Amino acid sequence: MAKVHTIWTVLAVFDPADPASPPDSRFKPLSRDGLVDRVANLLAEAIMAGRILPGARLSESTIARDMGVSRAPVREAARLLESSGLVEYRTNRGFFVQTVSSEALDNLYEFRIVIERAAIARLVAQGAEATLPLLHAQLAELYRVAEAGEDMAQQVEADMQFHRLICRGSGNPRYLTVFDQIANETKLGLILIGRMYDDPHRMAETHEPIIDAIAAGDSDAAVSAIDYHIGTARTLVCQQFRLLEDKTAK
Amino acid sequence: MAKVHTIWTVLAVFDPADPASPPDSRFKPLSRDGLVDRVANLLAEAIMAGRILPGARLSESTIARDMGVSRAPVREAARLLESSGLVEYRTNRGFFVQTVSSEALDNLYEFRIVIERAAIARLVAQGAEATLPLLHAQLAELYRVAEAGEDMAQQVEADMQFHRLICRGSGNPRYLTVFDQIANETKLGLILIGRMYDDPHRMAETHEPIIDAIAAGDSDAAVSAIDYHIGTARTLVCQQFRLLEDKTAK
DNA sequence: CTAATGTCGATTGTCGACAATTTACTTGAC
DNA sequence: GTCAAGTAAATTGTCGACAATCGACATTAG
Repeated sequence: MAKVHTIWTVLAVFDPADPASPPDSRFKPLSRDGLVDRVANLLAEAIMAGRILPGARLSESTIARDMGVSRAPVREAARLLESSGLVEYRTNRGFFVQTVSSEALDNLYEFRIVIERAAIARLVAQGAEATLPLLHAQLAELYRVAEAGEDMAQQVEADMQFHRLICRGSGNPRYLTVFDQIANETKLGLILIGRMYDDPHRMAETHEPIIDAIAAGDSDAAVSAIDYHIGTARTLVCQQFRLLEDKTAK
Repeated sequence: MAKVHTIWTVLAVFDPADPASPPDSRFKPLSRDGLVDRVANLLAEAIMAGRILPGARLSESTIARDMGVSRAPVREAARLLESSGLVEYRTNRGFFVQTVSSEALDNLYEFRIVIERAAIARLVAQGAEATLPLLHAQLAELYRVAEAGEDMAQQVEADMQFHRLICRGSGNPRYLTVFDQIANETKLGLILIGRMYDDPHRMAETHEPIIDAIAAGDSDAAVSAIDYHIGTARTLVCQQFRLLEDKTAK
């Protein structure tokens, strides 16, 4: 898989295994992304950081003026974000930040369970030697973020990266592309809640059984572990979100 | 789920359950789609019909001239198609029809098994009363297409519609959106092969066990049936495609 | 007072033109 | 003849302008 020009690739952190970047190059491969990608990046960042709230209209002219570009790249960037689930487009009405509901979140988590179960089973089946070190590193990052008391967005990002690695290591790139799509929508919901777990350290710990099962090469245990992990998150997140909905309703 | 402005919705046949169309209106709700949607539709049709082959470059200016529009809507339409997997975009180089390989097809089918297994289980679990008649109607359509000796594209379309109904009836809209994405890419491969089964009638028959299991409310049997059905198609299609690859290689 | 209808401001939809980049070709040296 | 560099043609990237459309408010009939 060469370079894929979709927004979730843009959003993803630097991927060291990307064959497009020569490992021994002494120069940073200065961004060859066009304006569209940069605009999309900026927009996505603003949305995920919660600076633009779900349901809000994205005025093309305003954004174009603020960023100092014309409307054409803004429109294309918005279309890009649409396919990543961050933005919704209504004909003759413009782009809107995707709204989230507890029901949509629940559906999202249900679907994540389905694909991550399959991904982790495949990962174990074909050997996880290459992926395991990455998972351990990401687990360390989860702890670091927890201890350092980083903000919500960073915690969510670290967690998502962990699950992303599993999909990436599955060997079937389809798991990764689909995961990246729905991950963005999940993030949107989590940002809105404002917190994921009361105890970030505890949150990091819940990833341990998953790694253990993968390391042991126990496919069934791995599936159970990820099932439990995401299932727990699902319950918690949807519960929190329903609370939020009730509060804003009254 | 109201109206979704993504290409696979545009491509899908008229959806009688769409709440946006008042049933008692005496007027056909003349298409409110913008130029972009129509261009995307035309492009997708040309690609799926095999008039533009995988790997081919989509010249913006040529398309714009042929369709009698400017390049802006063409670009946006292409971006739309990109998210549906039909087209690939390369910076400063333009849009290309997505190439398919036997490996990619195999990954696609593997993924389809994963999500359709989950979708059909959910469908049975929550009651398939509403979906069953639709499935039966679609099965009839499969037979009709087979007997009438319709062309390849129509056979593929009829088959895909059947599976689409299962995802649609699952109750979790996510199954449908993801299915629609990957369905387009699958079609691309099937068109290239030029035939799906030697015996279209036999192909229609293989859907019977799936319906039977759903009608019986037997979740496990339904999962097994869909598993076997797609698994068989996977083997056949990938085998055919590998043959095709070998032929073009030498 | 209610509910249609008309009007206006703002925003999106589309376009043609120009700038930047890539690709194909030509030229030349070895 | 092969490879390299340089140049030209074609194509994409971006822009600003104008047309089409929408939503909100004012208006008017009942």
